[in-house]
Amino acid sequence: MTEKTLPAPVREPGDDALIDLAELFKIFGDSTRVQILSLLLQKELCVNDVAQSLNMTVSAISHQLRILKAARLVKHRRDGKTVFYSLADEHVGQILSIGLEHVLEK
Amino acid sequence: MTEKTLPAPVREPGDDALIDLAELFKIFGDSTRVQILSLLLQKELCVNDVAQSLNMTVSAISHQLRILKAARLVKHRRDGKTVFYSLADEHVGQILSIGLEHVLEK
DNA sequence: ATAACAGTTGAACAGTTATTCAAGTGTTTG
DNA sequence: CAAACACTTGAATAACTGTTCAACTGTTAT
Repeated sequence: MTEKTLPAPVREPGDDALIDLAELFKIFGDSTRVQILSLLLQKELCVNDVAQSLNMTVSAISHQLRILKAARLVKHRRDGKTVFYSLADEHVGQILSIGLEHVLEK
Repeated sequence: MTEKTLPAPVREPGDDALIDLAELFKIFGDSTRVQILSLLLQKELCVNDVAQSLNMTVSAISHQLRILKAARLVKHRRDGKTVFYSLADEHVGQILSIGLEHVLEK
């Protein structure tokens, strides 16, 4: 009896999924955004805190947070005048650490 | 003797590591390159095969393969006239699949 | 109401980047 | 050696992107 093996054992992602994937990585492909995500990995922060931590203008950070928000990587909540941002997804940390593993190896 | 405990329980990546990390993700942040890597995930391929699979010119693919090679994500071997490319690292597949997990969810 | 604070937004600029095109290298075949 | 094949490379162009600056929205305090 010929044991029929799986025709496609590795699931091939469709073209559209790969394009979405590239869009996702594009978000991570900027040092400002990666630094922001790395900060938010520790705790939620307001825009001003992030800006000071990275020595950048509030405006620049706000622009980047908008991109991260649109990509559903961060969420925000308002408390009075200040807006706090935090990671939207536990995948963010996973993606960062698997990437770091590659960067730091050898 | 005062046993010095770790000052930061969560290992914070240095700024330089985060910049390298962003550089890595920048490589993945292009649909052509992601598609190439996804193809090479199945088996090694020559430049012409990749170009035909993606309906792109050999030159365009060669340019991208050079970038992937510089990032140590692919390696190449020559057999006669043809050059075969394959993934350089098992991390590549891990990065792609953890990203896909996020893209395909919900 | 007015001022002050915390962020957001849009336009503009500089810098980066992916593809194309043309010319080049290296290898094999006649 | 010449031609053909497989690919690489450099320059050029078009499109995209991150930061800045100025103006704006929203919230709180006086």
